[in-house]
Amino acid sequence: MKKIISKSWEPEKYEKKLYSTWESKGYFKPEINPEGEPYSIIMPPPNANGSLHLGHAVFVTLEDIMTRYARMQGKAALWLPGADHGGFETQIVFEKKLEKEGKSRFGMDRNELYRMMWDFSLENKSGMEDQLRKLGASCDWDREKFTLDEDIVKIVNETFVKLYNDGLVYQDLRPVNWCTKHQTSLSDLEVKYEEQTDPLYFVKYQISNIKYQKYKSKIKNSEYLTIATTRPETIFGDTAIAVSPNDKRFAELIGLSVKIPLTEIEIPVIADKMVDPKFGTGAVKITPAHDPNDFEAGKRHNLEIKEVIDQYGRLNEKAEPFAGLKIFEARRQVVEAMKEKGILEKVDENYIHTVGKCYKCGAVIEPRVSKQWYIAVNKKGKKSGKILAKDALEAVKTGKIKFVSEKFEKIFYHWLTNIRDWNISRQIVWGIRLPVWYRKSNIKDQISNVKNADQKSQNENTKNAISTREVGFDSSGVGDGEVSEVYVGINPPDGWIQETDVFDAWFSSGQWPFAALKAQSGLSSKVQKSKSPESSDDYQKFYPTAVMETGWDILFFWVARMIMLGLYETSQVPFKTVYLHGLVRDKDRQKMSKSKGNVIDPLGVAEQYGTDAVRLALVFGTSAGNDIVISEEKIRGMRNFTNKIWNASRFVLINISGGDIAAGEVGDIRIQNTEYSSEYLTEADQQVLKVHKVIKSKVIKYLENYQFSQAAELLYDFFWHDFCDSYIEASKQQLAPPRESTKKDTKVQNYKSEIATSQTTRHDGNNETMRQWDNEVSENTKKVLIKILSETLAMLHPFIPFVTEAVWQELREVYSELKKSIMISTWPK
RNA sequence: GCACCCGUAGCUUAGUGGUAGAGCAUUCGGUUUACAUCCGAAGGGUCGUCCGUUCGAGUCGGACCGGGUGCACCA
Repeated sequence: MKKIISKSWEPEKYEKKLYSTWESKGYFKPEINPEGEPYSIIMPPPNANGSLHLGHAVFVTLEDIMTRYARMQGKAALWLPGADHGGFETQIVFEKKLEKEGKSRFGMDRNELYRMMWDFSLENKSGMEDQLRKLGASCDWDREKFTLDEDIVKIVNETFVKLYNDGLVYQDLRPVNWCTKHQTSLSDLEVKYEEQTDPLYFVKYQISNIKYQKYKSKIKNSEYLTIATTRPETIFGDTAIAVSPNDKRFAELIGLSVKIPLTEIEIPVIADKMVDPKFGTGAVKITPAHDPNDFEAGKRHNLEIKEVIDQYGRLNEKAEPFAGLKIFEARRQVVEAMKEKGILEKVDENYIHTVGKCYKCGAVIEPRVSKQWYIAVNKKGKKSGKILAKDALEAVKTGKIKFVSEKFEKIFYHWLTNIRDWNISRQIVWGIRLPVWYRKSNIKDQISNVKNADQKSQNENTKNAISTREVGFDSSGVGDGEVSEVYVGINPPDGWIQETDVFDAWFSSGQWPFAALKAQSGLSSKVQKSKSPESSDDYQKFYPTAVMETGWDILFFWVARMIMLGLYETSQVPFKTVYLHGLVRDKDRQKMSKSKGNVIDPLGVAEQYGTDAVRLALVFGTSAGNDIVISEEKIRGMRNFTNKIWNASRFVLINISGGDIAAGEVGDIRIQNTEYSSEYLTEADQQVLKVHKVIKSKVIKYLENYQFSQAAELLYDFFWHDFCDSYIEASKQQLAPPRESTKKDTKVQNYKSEIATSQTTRHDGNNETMRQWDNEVSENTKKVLIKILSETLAMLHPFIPFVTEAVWQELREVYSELKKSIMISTWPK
């Protein structure tokens, strides 16, 4: 009986079924190769706050290729899936969702809000798991972890406590990047600087000391000292005017005082090296509470930190009569008032400078002095002797960690050598609360303070505030309530109250490789995973992991932190290789964004063209570190290839089954002759075998070097052109049964005698010999077809798992020697 | 300002010392017999410019031109 399969590849009929078979048979588990060398990849846990986009599809494809390849090489391959709570990002998504539903977070307490976000995240998490399955991810679901799992949280807290006891965690009052929309501090990485044009105001400060007469003789119009500023609304917070110590123009003024316009408060004129005499007027106002440089200058000169802008980005009572106004409106009104009083000397409307903005909402970052928790990255641990940044740098320099592509090593060095301490506390609800505790008696007052502030903002219908600092420190920053007793540890003394700030989510995901594995091992947790008892020594077995594969855009956010925290906690590198992929762009090289309307939904196109087509489109023509250009046309092209595979297989199936070969006998097909010099192998046979052999070694070389695109393109080209266009075409003649020459068969017979002529020693014109030769050629052709097809399918499997498995299963029905799944078959050598 | 990357066919891009490759697009031809989600063929590149190293350079070095990115920052 001839085996005939449908005329085209219909992914929707197979994908789901195949995936659940793989999963239920345990093929995703490293235990499928119990004796194999351990190989592990920890999945970058997607934020559980939405659905997967093409960027996720990229990591799924690449990591799945690596995992499937390792597995087929007989390694105990573990790809450990996970999800991240996403901290700040998730809270933003959730806030938007609330807004859409016409709800407000006000009136909700912290616990209620947290619970809602928990449900929201779990729902998204389970949706994303389904999507990962749809994309063919061969990860071990029994080992899945979430960054808020009890055992993970415990590990994260323990690391914090260890850092604290080692002197590498500290709390400090200093200017932070404050987003007035989201009401939280941000790390330096979360601030994006943008160039913009703003007016530069030249403001006159009246010189109040009598000695100015002397000065007057030198400069015209000298009752005033003029400064240049972009932020006139902060003058209420001025505590000095600074000039350069080397600037002769102002030498006489140092030590005198000037009056702040509008308030008439006197402030000193000081000399500080930070001032560039060539900029503006050579004199600058110092506002320590609202500018990081001024804060430093203030420290040098013991100046008061006078805060005039609150957490909501409004002027406070110190700026009467402008109190309550938002920064922009305040600036407008202050400038008006200055104009009226004639103290605005001039305005340069075309001043270009860079402004820090919240990377998420684009709101201008307001530097505010606030108490936050920091990790010291350049300091030596007093117990461990470790230095976070330096040790990380060393690991890369000594080659313990390699980057693909290498160019990232330079970028990594540059960043790490300039790194500053990391602010890890966030004033949001969604995250892991710091294991920091305060004694109750000290914070009562503060609780009421903050409640009042919240009440106020609620009344004024301020949309974007979630104040979470119910305890610990009030949100006004400066003048934070004195908390005399602080305890950092997992188990607090009785009656103490926990800090409400939560960790920057990168602090927990920065521990992900060892945390996710240790949590499996139960090394740090009472919670033993009953699901996978065989994994009790996962950390021992799989750490350090083989590869960390992720996007280069989170090299600093995540990869650098994993290296630092991994080395700190485990004294080993968390991974030996870092493979960084690029950003996904459309065919015009544009970033994909909803507003541009050029977003391709990976699940949508997978539905339409098949998952395999999408995966292949994501590796074809791409390389590590470079952007990934994809278009629907490209996906369509790859769909054509999967269909080509299906149809070539259809041809092979039709020809190796049925006819004069019974299905049972096909099981014996084996290519014995490795040198391809059999007397019954035609030139076409030998040619394709020869090329195929070269392809096999090249593909291995490419995969070992993370050149996935190279491997895929080589296989694509070989399969389509060498195998289909050349060999299958030739095989049509070779498979034809020997028969009398007819008009119809002239072509075939001519071809045959052509081949036969090339095998002159075997061809003596005798019909019997000819028939014998024909049979042998035909038999060998079938063997060659099966060998080439099955081995090429195996090599293509990591890239396009579904169509290769579907065909494999069909092939198995006529050629029973194949392993029961291509997934667990042996890599062709 | 400091640093990094890129410039190859109309478009998107592989290729890192040995006679320029692919996909898409274009043009022409074919195709009842695995596949029109197909087959065959063609056109199209002085590999940004210049100089150098080398028997030999898209590939290594230098300068320049053009495009992009990261980090830091001046009121």
